[in-house]
Amino acid sequence: MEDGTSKSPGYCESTVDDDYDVRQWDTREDCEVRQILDRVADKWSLLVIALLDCQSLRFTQLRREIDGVSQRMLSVTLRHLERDGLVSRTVHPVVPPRVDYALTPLGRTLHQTIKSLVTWTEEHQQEIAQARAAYDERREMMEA
Amino acid sequence: MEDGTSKSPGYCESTVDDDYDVRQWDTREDCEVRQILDRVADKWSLLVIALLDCQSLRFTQLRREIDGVSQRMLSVTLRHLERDGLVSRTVHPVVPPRVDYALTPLGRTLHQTIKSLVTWTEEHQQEIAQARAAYDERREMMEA
DNA sequence: CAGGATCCGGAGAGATACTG
DNA sequence: CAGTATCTCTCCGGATCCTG
Repeated sequence: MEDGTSKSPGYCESTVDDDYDVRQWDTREDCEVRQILDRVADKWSLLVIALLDCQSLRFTQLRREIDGVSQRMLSVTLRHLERDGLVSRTVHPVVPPRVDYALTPLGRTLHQTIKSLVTWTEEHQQEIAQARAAYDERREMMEA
Repeated sequence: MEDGTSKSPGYCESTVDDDYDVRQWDTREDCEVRQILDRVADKWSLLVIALLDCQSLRFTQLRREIDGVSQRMLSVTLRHLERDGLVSRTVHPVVPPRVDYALTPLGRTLHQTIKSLVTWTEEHQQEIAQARAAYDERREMMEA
């Protein structure tokens, strides 16, 4: 792959020159990090990972818990997560069929981060709601 | 939070009953948290926030740094972030016009989390690439 | 330089029907 | 139950043109 060579630690200056390289990591569209970020930051992926804490869930359970997800999108999302090695899929050879989804060890390391994102959202939803209201009000003032 | 190793805190059972409430937070589609999560976990928002560390950047700088973003999407994304009180927009009344974007205090608290998401991605891209390769190979075996 | 307004094509998402 | 397959259609996002 590519070498993520040493990124200079002193990246933290404010309002740099136009030519200065403000990038702190590889931001190229086709780079590995961006690809993974897009997958990981996906709307449904996020919810699935957040929900599959240490519990394992069945397809229908997931579907029921994640309000608004279509069966197709859940299916697609789970396959992506499985491919990325974040979620394991266990088929029980019984009838009726039973499939359990759970986080892999790798997925569990990501879960921490995802969870803190959810936590952040919960903790700051008031502030954001206020900011939105303020913004909208300001805009309405402009109109008139 | 919880650590991945000792799994026993209250809500943490595997393969719960069908009727058991596995939700750990409000997952309704129209709830505040979901709304914010969708916004915050947005592809471009993530990159903007990650890039606007402690530095402030101009529109064109952002556009140049974030490979692949169209001017429209950057504009839309910035307006959303501004509305949510995560990014501040400073217009300098000079000619040619100059507008600086920076994280607000609120945005800076989110930046920590976003950054750890990026860091996670950087640290685990090898594993994910391997998982993908393994998955694809397995699938090819099935085909034949 | 910063970004609003418009048009438009294609991927993503929903609905439905079918299978192991 | 746990999906796949197909078809349709919406709307996201890119390209382009234009203004303050």
